[in-house]
Amino acid sequence: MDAESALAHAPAGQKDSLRLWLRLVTCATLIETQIRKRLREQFSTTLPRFDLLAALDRNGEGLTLGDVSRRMMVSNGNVTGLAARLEAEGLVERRLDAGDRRAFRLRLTARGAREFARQSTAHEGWIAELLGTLSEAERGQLHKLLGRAKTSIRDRLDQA
Amino acid sequence: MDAESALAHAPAGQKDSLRLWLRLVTCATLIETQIRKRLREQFSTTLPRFDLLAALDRNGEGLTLGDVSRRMMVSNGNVTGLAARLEAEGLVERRLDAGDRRAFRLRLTARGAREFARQSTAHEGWIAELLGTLSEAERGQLHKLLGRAKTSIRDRLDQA
DNA sequence: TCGCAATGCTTTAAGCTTAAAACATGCAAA
DNA sequence: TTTGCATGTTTTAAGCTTAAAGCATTGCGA
Repeated sequence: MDAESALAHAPAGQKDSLRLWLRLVTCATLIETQIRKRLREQFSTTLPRFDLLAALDRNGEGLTLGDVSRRMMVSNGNVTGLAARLEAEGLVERRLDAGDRRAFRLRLTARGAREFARQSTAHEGWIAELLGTLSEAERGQLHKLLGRAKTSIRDRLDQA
Repeated sequence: MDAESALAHAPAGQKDSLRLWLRLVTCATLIETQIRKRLREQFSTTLPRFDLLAALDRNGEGLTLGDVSRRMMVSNGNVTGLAARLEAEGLVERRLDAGDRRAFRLRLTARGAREFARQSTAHEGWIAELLGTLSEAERGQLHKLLGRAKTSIRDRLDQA
């Protein structure tokens, strides 16, 4: 993406932030596009499906649709459809929540867990391949700086 | 996003990269979600529309649909539909390319240029607001490291 | 000049995503 | 207990996005 030449008419002080943002998006898009492509080609699946399985894998007790929605930072309605597709494929099961009659509890099936284990291993390798070209020190610094960015953006948003 | 606790079964050496990736996505998503929300609320528009206008704004001579597709890193068919909607709204015009009868040349209309100028000014302010909580030094370093990441990911992909 | 691959664009089918509206259940205060 | 707000989920309409297939034009090598 050469969107980085996108600085049109910005007052001097703002240009830095804009440039940084464009570069951040470029990196994220480059990696994400690859991941989507490989999930499709090697596992006939999609990134949102993978992300939902990942959320459930980390929570063996199951999650409500609302839990998933918050973790994935997507809308409720989105999760409804995603979960329906995964249920139809037999990777996920919904059972009524014991304590709350409004809620469903989503869980990996045995097949879902097996399938996710395969995908997850490959996924880790892909990320390591794509980011492994950076030195360990660079990765560490990037991680630290992005951590700061993350909290300071969150603070800014909460404050509004 | 607490996807950052998503480290399941990774061999030790790969965990760093995975953690870094998850944090990168979190930052990008936090900002992007805000931008989409504000574009919708304040300008009744969407991020892809904004991005297309931005590409044209930087290229007064106009761009073919293929040019736009490459710059935005999206598929051809995507741009076809996006351009059609923007043309219907009178923000963009398509004229036949002088030299190549297969191609169209896309250009901002006067109204499109005015509209984009308004949106663009606001957009720059939003980004500065969200990233302005970092110090100038931090932004500089982040920019530098992401630059390295960008080229090294590109290299890795080209090499395949 | 013929053939043919490359390039530019569109269409299609499928899936993802959202906001908003709707409905049920839970829960707490009056 | 009744009222009413919060929470959990689904539905709908609209738009975004892609891969794949298809059509037209270009341009090059035989």
